[in-house]
Amino acid sequence: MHVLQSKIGIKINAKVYKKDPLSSELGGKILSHSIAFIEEAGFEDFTFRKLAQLINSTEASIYRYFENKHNLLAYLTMWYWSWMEYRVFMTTVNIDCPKIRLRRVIKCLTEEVKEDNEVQQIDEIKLQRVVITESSKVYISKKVDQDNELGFFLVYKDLVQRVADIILEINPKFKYPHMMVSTIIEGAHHQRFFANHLPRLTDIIPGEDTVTTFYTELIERELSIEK
Amino acid sequence: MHVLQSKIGIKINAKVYKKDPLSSELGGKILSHSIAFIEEAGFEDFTFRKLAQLINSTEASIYRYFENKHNLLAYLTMWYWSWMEYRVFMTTVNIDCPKIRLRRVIKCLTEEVKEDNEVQQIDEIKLQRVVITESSKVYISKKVDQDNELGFFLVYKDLVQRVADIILEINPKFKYPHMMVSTIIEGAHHQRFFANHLPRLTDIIPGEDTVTTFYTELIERELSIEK
DNA sequence: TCATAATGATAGTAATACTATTATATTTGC
DNA sequence: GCAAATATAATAGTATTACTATCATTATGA
Repeated sequence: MHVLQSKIGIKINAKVYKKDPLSSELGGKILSHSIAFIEEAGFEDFTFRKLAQLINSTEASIYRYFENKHNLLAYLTMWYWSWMEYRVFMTTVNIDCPKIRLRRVIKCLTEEVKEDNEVQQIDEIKLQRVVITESSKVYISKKVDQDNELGFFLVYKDLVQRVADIILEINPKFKYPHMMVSTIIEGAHHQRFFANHLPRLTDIIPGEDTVTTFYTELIERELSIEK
Repeated sequence: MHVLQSKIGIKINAKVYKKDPLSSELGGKILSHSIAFIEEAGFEDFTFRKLAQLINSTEASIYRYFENKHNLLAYLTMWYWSWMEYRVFMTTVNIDCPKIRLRRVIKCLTEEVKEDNEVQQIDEIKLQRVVITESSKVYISKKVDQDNELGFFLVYKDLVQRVADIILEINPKFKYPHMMVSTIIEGAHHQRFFANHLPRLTDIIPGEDTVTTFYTELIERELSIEK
């Protein structure tokens, strides 16, 4: 019997999978090896056939878990954001001052992941790299509206809302809280990607966490928060 | 003989095509119909075979102009940024005050395109929609480094540099001019995409140009520019 | 232990992303 | 105005992808 559920409350919309990958050994292998494969070779070169060979299984077996590779990537992305929401929750619990809460949340959302301990099947460090480079392929697709109706982006939208609420607590008149948050989240991913491949588009100094610093300063200035 | 070159100086790196599509009628059809097709059906569903049927030509003929559909999209993106650089140049020429120049440039880079008159083959309004939804697929790919070496992103990087220079003129001590610019350019695209598909991630008010307003205020506050 | 579910093995299909070859127009240079 | 060069069309073919289907085998568990 396999009990591979997450210790904490990571919630994945059941419509993204055909069979819960965390409910079996094969499912677990699908997750861990797909993360490793996509991180290494990119989503384009990732196929269910190659993954099957890698884990000594078959294409047909993988198709029993996920309808297609798009949905598998959607699953991984959902898992990541759900995990992020938990981390955001943990880092702000019992903190009364919204300014401190905001600062902690921005840090959480923009910095590089360094832990890896939630679930055995999922290497969060690699997963973040996958999310940074590949997750936009989940929503920038002709399937967006369809996937959105199925609830694939609920966790993400809830997370943005949660941060927007902190912003509104600090400045209830601020008109663009959601734009601000999605700009920061997506921007942080882009900047990390640029740092690796198109450095002229960024100002990242190796050794420093320029991304977190930049976005923290940006939002604090926008909301007129003094240091 | 076909003279379809742009009236103004749009410069496309020759490595992106096998034969210049602006040098022949077929090339022109490839451009105009691929823009229309991608805008309508998305880059995923776009194939050279379908395009060939649409323009009563053949797959093989299209392959004489572009190595693959990736490079065709790279071409379109390059064209767009080259055109943008020209517009940015035009909107700032003879303006001495860098604050006014910056404001005009941000408007230019974030607002919706409403003209369409540069080159007959290219509908700039549709092209912008293509760039908004599809252009990230050019650089968020395993080919980035290779394409970067070939110079596919030079125009874009130069444009970012040009705006970064204005920022540095206003505030020479500002540490993150490139991050700021790329965050705004990419952010504006994302926000327009979200407005259409995932409105909970944005605060766009129909009828107003919230995107331009938001990013203009953001950068002016960041650089402490008073209204 | 019998039934049920999960996985493996194998095969097959339509579409994609090309490449190659040959035939037929069309331009252009003289 | 004609030959040579060039561009395009027509057709065919290949390897890979993204699936679907069927049936055999192996666990699991009530």
